[in-house]
Amino acid sequence: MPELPEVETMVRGIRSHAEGQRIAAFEACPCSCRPLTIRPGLGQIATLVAGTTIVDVTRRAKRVVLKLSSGWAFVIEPRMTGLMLVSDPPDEGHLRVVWKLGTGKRQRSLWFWDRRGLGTISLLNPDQLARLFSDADLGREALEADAELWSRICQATVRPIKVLMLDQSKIAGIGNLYASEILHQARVHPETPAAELRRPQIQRIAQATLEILQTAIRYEGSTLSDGTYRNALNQSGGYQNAHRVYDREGEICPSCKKAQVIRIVQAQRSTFYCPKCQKRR
DNA sequence: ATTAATGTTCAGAA
DNA sequence: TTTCTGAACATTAA
Repeated sequence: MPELPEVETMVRGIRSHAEGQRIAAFEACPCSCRPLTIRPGLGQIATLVAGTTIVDVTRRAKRVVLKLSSGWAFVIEPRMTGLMLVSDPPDEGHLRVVWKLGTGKRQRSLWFWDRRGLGTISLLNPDQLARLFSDADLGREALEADAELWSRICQATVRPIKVLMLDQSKIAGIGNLYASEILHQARVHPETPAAELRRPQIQRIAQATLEILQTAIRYEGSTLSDGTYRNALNQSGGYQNAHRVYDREGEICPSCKKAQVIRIVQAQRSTFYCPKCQKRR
């Protein structure tokens, strides 16, 4: 689940807890899970970061970034089920790694918990870190994309707009859930070839992206029915109650109050939309 | 009891 | 070059 709003919520939830803290240790948790992808190896990272300080907690797309006093940085990708926690986890069995922070009497910990274990943790050198924040691999942050940029990107491809929105190299931060919600608010059919979109539709997509993501951040993200996503204090998000189409197949569209929400599959992912509010063209 | 589905990313193939 | 497919893993629902 963690898309931009959920990762932003993680960052805000751990910031005051981690910023300015010295890293006393970086260790694997004693869980029986298969090992997580950690680059370079966990032991090597532990040596490299011991004694450095976390100077900045920030976000790039769907990744959490812990900048260190050495100029290096941890980059945490929660992927499907990863969480950054500052207190009790949903369960002990899926705790993966711990940062032991502080000195002397003032000790505290920061954890990465991941049920499915698809998440990754990397330690980047300053060059790699600069690349992460450039446009080399990831596109512009979704919250900084204006209609001009959307227009340029849409013109360049015949892929359906919903599929394009998930391409992190074009616009970064939108995931499967928010793509459906954004297109519903923008009244754009998810299967419309991107290059066929006209100016008013593109402007509505740009505007809806900002509104939906900002509102979702205010609600601290979406906790779906499986309950996996939690904030840094292991509390549920609140935006799931505001979803208008996502995971609401068969329900009456809350906008037109007439048509039923439809589920289709695009690029092997579920898309939800209202056939009355979101016409092709 | 199998099969499908679930958010994300990436390698490799078309 | 761009676009598509399947795999990584754990868990739940049908």
